[in-house]
Amino acid sequence: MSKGRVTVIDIAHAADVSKSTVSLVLQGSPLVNEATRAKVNAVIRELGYVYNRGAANLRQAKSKIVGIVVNDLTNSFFAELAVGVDMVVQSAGYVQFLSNTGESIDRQREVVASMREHGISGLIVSPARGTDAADFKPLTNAGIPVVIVVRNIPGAKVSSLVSDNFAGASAAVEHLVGLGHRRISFMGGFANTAVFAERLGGYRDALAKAGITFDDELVVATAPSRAGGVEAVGRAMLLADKPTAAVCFNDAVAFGVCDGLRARRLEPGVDFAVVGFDDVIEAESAVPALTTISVDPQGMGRRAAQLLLKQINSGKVEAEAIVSAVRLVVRQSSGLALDTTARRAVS
Amino acid sequence: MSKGRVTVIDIAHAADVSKSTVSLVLQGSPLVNEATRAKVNAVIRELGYVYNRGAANLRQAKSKIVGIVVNDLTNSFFAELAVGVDMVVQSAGYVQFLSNTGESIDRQREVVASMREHGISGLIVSPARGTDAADFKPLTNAGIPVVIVVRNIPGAKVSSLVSDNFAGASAAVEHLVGLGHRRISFMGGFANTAVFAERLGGYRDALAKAGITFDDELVVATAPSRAGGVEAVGRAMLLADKPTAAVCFNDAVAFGVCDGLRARRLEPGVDFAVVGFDDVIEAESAVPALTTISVDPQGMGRRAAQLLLKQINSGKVEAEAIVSAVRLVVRQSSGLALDTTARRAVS
DNA sequence: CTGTTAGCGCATTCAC
DNA sequence: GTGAATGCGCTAACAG
Repeated sequence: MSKGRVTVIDIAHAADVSKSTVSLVLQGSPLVNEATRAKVNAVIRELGYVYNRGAANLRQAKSKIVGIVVNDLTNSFFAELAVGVDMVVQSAGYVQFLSNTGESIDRQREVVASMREHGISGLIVSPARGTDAADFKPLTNAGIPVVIVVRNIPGAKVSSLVSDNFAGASAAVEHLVGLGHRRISFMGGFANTAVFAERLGGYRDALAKAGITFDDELVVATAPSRAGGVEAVGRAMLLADKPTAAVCFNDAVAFGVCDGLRARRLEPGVDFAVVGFDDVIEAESAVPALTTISVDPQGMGRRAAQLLLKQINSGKVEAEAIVSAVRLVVRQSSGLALDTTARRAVS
Repeated sequence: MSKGRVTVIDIAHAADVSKSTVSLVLQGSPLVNEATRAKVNAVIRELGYVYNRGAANLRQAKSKIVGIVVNDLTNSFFAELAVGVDMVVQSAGYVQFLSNTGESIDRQREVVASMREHGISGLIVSPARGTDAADFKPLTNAGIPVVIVVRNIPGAKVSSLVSDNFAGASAAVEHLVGLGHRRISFMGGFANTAVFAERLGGYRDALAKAGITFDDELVVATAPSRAGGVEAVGRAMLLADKPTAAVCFNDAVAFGVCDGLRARRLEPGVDFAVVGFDDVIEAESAVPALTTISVDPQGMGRRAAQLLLKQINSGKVEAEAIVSAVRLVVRQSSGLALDTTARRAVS
C-alpha cells in the first residue's frame, strides 16, 4: 500500500504540473490558475499526500514549533499553564514540545538542548530550582527568544512573567474590606525582600484607598513558612486592638495562621478571615485552604505564549528582563480540602 | 556574532576533515580515529555547533519525536499521564509534542494532522468524545503506531490501554474485606456489558478468595449514573440482610450511593463504606469523594510510551486492539473534597 | 580509517 | 501562469 511517502513530485506528476506549481498551491499562492489549483488539490487528497514540514523547515531555516519546559507538570498549576500556552500556540499554527524536568537541573539542560537541536523557534520555561542565569544565553545568542515564567532568574537576560505582587495584595485587601473587615493584618515574610515590599505596598495602597489608616503594628514580619504563620498570629493576637483578618505573605504562612487560630479555638474563615498568596512549594498535601490570591495559570500561559510569538515574529529577542503583570483571581474555597490531588505548590 | 548557523561543513573545514567524518563522530561511530574524533569534538564545542535533527530526520525519513494528545490536560489525571509518557520518552531520546483538545473533535483532528506533518513516529492519544474509529486509519496505514489510552474506541485497529477491570474490582473487595466488611454489595452498571462482566468477575473472585459466599441479591445492576447509584442503594436497603459496604460500578454510581445514604441519614465512609471505579466524566466538580479505585495515571503513561516505542522500534504497528492491564491504586480520601481543583473525570 | 558523491522533500529564484 | 534549476544540513553508500 505505502511504497514510501508520497511527495510533491508525485502529485506534480499525477496532476501533470511541475513541483513548483504544487508548492504554490500548497501555500495558497494567488498566482496560480484556479483550474490547476483545483486539480492539484484533488490529486493531493486522492493520493493522501501529507506535507513534510521538516523539509520545509530545513529549507526556510525556521520552524513553527516552540518548546515549553516546566518543573512539575504534576502540579495542576503548570498543567493549566501548559494548556494556556497550547491554546495560543495552536491557534497560531505552532506545535509545542512539552517536557517536564521534575526540578532536575540536568534534565532541564538535556531537554532544552534537545529542543534546540530540533529547531524550536522559541522557549517558554518555568525553570528548575538552581537554574543559572547563563543557561539560556546560547539560545538568546542564537536569536531564539526565551520567556521565563512563574519563577524569576535574577540576571537572566530574557523576558519573564511573574505574578503582580502589588495588585495581588491590593486585591486581597479589597476582598477583605468587601467582607466588612477594617482591622486587617499583613502577616509573614521577610521584610527585607523585594517581594515583601511589593506586596506590602499593595496592601498599604488598598488600605489607603479604602480610607483605612495604616497601622504598622498590624504588619508582622516572620519567616515565610507555616511556623512563621503560627508565630505571626500569636504576635497579632497580643495586640490590644486585634485584627479580624489577615493577608498572608504566602500560602504557607496562611496555613500556619490557620493552625494558630485553631489552637486558639477560632475557626479560620468564620471567626477570622485569611487570605494568602498562593505561591509556595508545599510537599505536604492535606492542608486547609481558605481564600487565596493566585495568578490564573492559564492566563499566564496565554500571555507567555503571546509574548513569545511576538518576539518570534518580530525577529528580535528582548534581551532585557521585563516583568509583566498577570491577572489575579481570588479563589474562594469554602472548606477543608483534604484530597491529596488538590492544587499544590506554585512559585 | 551569528553569521548564520554553523554546520557540519563548517566544522569539517575548521577541523580539516570531511563532512562525513564529522557525521561519524557525531553519531559516535567506532570507525574513526581517536585523534581526529577528539579534534572534531573540540572544534564542535569551540564553534558552538548544534546538531540539526531536522535535516537528519529528513535524510533518514524518520524522527525521534512522538505525539501525545489528551482531551483535558487540566485534569490532573492526564497531566500525570503526560508526565509518565515524558519520562520514558525522554530517556529513550525522544521528545514529545503535547496537545490538548479540550474534548474538541475538530481540534483533535487538526493537531493530529499537524503532528503528522511534523513527522511524528508514533502517537499516544486519549481520544475526545466522539472520535471515530477510522480517524487513526491514515496514521496506521502510513506505518505510524498509535496507542489509545484511557478511553476505548470500539473498532479502532490500534493498541489501547485501559484499566484492568477485574483486578480493580478485586482490589476494591479486598480493601473492604480488610476493613472488616462481609456483606459487600456490587452496585450499578448495566449487566449486559463487557466492562460490567469484568468488574463483577473481579468482585466475585475476590469474594471467593476471602471465603465469602457470593449472594446475587447483593448485585444490583442499575444505570451507571448518579441516579443509578441512588436507586441501587435504595434497592439494597430493602434486603433483609443489608450490606455494610459497596463497590460501585463507577464514581458516578458511588456519588449517587452517597446521596442515597445521606437521604437515609447515614454517613458514607462511616456507617457504610463505598468504593467506586474512578472512570466517569463528571462536569460537576464539587462532589463527595470517598475511596476510589483508579489506575495510576503516571504508570499508565509509562506503559503506553513503552508500548509505543516497542512498535516504533520493531517497525510493526499492532493493528489489533490489545487491552493491557495497568497497576491500580486505592486512594483513600477521608472527607469531603470541595475544592474545585480536585481531581476530576477520568474515563 | 577518511573523502566523494548523491540525494531526503521542499521553497525559491529565475527563465519561459 | 508555469517549469527548470539550486540548495537547506545531513546521512548513506561507495571509493580511496
